[in-house]
Amino acid sequence: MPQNDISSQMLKGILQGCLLILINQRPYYGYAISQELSRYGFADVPKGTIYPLLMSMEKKGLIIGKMQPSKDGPQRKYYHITATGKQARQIFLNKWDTLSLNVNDLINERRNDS
Amino acid sequence: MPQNDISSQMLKGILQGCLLILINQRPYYGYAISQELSRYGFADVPKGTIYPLLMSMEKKGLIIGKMQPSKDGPQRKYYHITATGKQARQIFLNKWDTLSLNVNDLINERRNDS
DNA sequence: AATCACTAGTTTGTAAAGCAAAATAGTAAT
DNA sequence: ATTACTATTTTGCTTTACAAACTAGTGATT
Repeated sequence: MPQNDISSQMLKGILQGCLLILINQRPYYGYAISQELSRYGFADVPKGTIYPLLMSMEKKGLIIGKMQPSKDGPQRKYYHITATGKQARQIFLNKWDTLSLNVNDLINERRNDS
Repeated sequence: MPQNDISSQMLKGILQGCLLILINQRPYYGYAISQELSRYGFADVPKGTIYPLLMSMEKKGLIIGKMQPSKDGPQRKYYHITATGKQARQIFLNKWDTLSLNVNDLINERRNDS
């Protein structure tokens, strides 16, 4: 399967892709991610979604979490990106380009249908 | 919840949105949809995904299927869009605009992170 | 000291979705 | 007859979404 096919995994993977973009920039912990995401229109991604997703990403070896104490509250689990995670991030970027181009094509070729 | 928030429903709903775009143009049957989608990079969306999705869209009242005989093989179930479906299509178009803008922002503001 | 508000993460349980695969069925060519 | 292509439905397994409950730390208010 070519890297740039749009699979349903892709459709589901946009959130994971966005997390990889964020964590690639610098280590993030879950709570901060949900705040950062809301700045990009992902309003209130539930923690019941984001924490299990981070755990599954760690299980896949894309990120690694490290507990660190905080003076402002309980410990924070900072996630760092791995080499595998960097690869996955690049694949996501390519797939996102393809997806958005193709969806826009599909839409634009039917612009005048009401 | 504001219409233009990106929800996880949105992430899952891209395929449904694309089906609404197609069926809004003219009636389609499942098999033809999967062929049309492959022209837009949605390579081989499995029939185990597409047929149940069409059925759930009919259940939601977005489309209506009508069986019609074919000279080239078994009957085809042509799906027609409903008024509710047209509304859902418009909502999808708005949400897609928001999603792609926000994801592109998130990516572009971190362009230089390797 | 007790409560509240905010931060922070894990776990649990249910519902829904994704999808491979099998079952059914029609046409047409070999 | 068999194969090949078209076409839809159904079954069963796995994964995902996520609300809700639970644990736990800090700091301010009562």
